[in-house]
Amino acid sequence: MQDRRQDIIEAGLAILREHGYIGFTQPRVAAHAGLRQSHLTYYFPTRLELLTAVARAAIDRQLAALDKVLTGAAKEVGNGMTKMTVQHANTRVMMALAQAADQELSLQKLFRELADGIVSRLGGYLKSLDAESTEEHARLLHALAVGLAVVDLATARPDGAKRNTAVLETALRLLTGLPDKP
Amino acid sequence: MQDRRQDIIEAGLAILREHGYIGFTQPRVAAHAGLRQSHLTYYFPTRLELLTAVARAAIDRQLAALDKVLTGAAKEVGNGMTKMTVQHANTRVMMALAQAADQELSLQKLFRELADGIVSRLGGYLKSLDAESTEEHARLLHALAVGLAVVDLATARPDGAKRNTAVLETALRLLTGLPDKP
DNA sequence: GTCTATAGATAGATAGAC
DNA sequence: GTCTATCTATCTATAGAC
Repeated sequence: MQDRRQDIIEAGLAILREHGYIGFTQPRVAAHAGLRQSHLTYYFPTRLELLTAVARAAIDRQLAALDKVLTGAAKEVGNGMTKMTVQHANTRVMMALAQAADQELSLQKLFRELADGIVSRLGGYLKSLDAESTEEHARLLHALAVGLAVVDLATARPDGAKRNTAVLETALRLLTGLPDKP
Repeated sequence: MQDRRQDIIEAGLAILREHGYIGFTQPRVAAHAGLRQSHLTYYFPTRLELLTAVARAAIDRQLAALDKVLTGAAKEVGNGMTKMTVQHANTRVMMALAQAADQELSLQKLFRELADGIVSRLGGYLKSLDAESTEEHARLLHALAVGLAVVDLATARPDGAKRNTAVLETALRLLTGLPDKP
């Protein structure tokens, strides 16, 4: 059984990844899912309902991706975080959620879930490295990753990954009390 | 003499501040400037030309605002930076620039100017506090401020300013080698 | 229940009036 | 040079066909 609703949500995610929030239109999503816009509205009567469903899927995946990075080899965590900050497709989706949250109260609630989930996970990670870890440290790391991602998206520098790695390593060193340094 | 071009740019900034990038349409900007869309296109034939002019103005003002914050009383710098991260109108403009840069190469170039200008200023500020200050430190502070602003916009927490202040103070303490702490 | 034709609103750009 | 009527494309939503 082909779940059309799921297909549409996948299509919505694909559009956000490629074109960002401004490209998120019903005709485009419908075309990507292989149906007409007037058919899409049968499954999602309004644009907001579609956007909400897509946002929920995006949040689930973002948290799952972060879990995967943080449970990997300790040495690879910084590397994994860098990768998340330079995947422009992912950044486009996250920026779309942020903008949508700025406009729609219902999506703002979803975005808070996302932010809280990320901070909670980062806090747990920091605690596993360093006993003295406050919530400010986790929020710092979260905001830093967000900022790095946004700036990298907008500047698109060829050495973006290298730059972000350098900053993230500096931050992790400062946050954990200056451990490993070549 | 009323400079219509300047009026239009001001209107464009106002629209970005209130509605963000998605609200940036020629009819809306024209209405805000008190003229018709078809008249606006006389001064700015295409949407991109209008957006470019508005972006340049936004960048100039952002850098000027940062200069004002960084040249103020040393004790007030953290406070001033917090304010910049919780002014949603300002964040909407910056996010609009980031998205536009992601789509248009010409705007990407402008965004790099902005980012470089900010990092340069923050580097100078850090150097005035702490001799040992690398470019990574300045980029860290920049990305952190960007991330804090985006997250605050999307979550709109009542205690957003307090939260951002706590994180920024933590970061400044770590970056400058743990000085003033109550 | 599934799907489509169509309406109504708004976007961006151009030819041309004054 | 300044300004506007108008065209075309695209968006969201609804009524209704199968």
